[in-house]
Amino acid sequence: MSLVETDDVEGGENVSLHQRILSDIREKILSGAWAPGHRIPFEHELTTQYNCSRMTVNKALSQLAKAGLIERRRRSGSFVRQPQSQAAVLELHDIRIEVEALGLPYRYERLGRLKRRSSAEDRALLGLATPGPVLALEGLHFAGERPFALEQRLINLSAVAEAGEEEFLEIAPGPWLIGRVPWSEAEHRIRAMAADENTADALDIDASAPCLVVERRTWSAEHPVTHVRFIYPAESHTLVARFTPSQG
Amino acid sequence: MSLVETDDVEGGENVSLHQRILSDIREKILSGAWAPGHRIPFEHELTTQYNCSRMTVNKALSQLAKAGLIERRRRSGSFVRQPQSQAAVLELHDIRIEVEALGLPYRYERLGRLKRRSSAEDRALLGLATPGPVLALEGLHFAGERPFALEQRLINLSAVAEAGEEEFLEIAPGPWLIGRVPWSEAEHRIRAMAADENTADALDIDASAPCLVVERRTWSAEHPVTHVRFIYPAESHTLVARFTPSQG
DNA sequence: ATACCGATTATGTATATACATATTGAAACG
DNA sequence: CGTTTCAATATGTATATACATAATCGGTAT
Repeated sequence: MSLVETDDVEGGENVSLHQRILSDIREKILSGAWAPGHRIPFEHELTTQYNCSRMTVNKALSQLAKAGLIERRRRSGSFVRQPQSQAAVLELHDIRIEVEALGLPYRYERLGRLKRRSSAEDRALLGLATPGPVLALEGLHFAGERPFALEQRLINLSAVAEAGEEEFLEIAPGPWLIGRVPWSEAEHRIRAMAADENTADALDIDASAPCLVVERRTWSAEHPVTHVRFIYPAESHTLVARFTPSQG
Repeated sequence: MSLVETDDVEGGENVSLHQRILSDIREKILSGAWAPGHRIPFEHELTTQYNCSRMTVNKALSQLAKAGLIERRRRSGSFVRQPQSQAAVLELHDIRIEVEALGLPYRYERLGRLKRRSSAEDRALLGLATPGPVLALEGLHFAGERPFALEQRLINLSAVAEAGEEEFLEIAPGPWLIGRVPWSEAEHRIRAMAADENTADALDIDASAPCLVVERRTWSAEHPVTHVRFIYPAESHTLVARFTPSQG
């Protein structure tokens, strides 16, 4: 995998059939038109739909399978996978799983919730060009009795209107969003900082203690969805990322 | 891409020809037997070598090309690429490039160099099972006059013997290694910490100021190559990683 | 020498075909 | 009624073939 990479499929005309099938299906999945679990047309159906041979369709589907977008089952067909290839990335930040892996009880608690018209700062964080409604959330993830991470989140309500109806009192917005919004791209920023007063207070650590900050922006089909900032006390947290340059 | 993933090719017997060709060639490249620039056999040669059709060979080579291990040129053949697809990952930590991107002059300065038999701690960091010679290096990366990052590195001399002859007085070991050792896997650990005395002194910051620590372990064909720890002052550095869930 | 042009060559893409393999669903059987 | 068997089905892998495309090499003409 590579951390910085551009999509090599352009929407042009002179693309190969192979590429066209690939991007068509990928678009359907990422847009949500084909939800997880949905059965993709059989190879022979796509064969007639695209008026091409089975080999061509097969190559495209095999590639999608290798990329983890779909799962192929003999005799049954091909199915859109749960967004879990993505979870492999996101599990870094599915805090419930991290906490439970430590054998500690997990709990989420909302600290604040505010629906507002996006400020200039909100738009900068989300990458929005024009003003619109956003939902600002602050919450605390607990491992047992101890605060484990502080979460500060913005949700673009123009992209995810239903989020405006949610209270997020005890369910964390992260899992809620993952279940509803298929994402196509995410950007992480990782840095260290000294805890400010608000943070130190929430996490119950000393002021100016070192913290690890992970910020993530997520897009779905070009539209900004959410910006989230996780703040971890330094002692409690190490990110681990394992890379293989290429996967056969 | 996924952050945590296992190689799906086992060394077993009942693998498809496709997989066998793939892993054969990949092994040749990663082991260094075929250096960057080396022309790999033409499709029709592999066809006779593996006694299979051109399509099968072509599929395997196309996949290697997409993975970035080789480059294919019409009429000329297929060539092992410089390890640069990997640079897309590593550029996160090619500090020279980061510094020069800021428009500042870059300089590396060695602080210490020690050849020794690996201690238990060395082996833990490198992931080595048995004792052997290692090279321990400490150095400082400068952006202009200011220290930019402190580097603490171990090199497994059993894997990279030539490194023992290098002084690394003004050239950083990172680029030196990348040019010589093709790597097959890397693991990053990222965390925040308060500067200890040695670090604060080297980086010219306050003791207990927050720092971002990036540790990387690298393997080449199952053999540990190097362990490196970069320590950045919090103000100077943010890691950015951009993910796309799958690449067509 | 230099510029142009065409033949050659290796890869790029697609087809039709064949058989293997895993899984399902239903029929046959105890 | 439960179990076994078998045929149908969708995918997995491989082949032989065909033509397209890009790059290179040589020869020819300027």
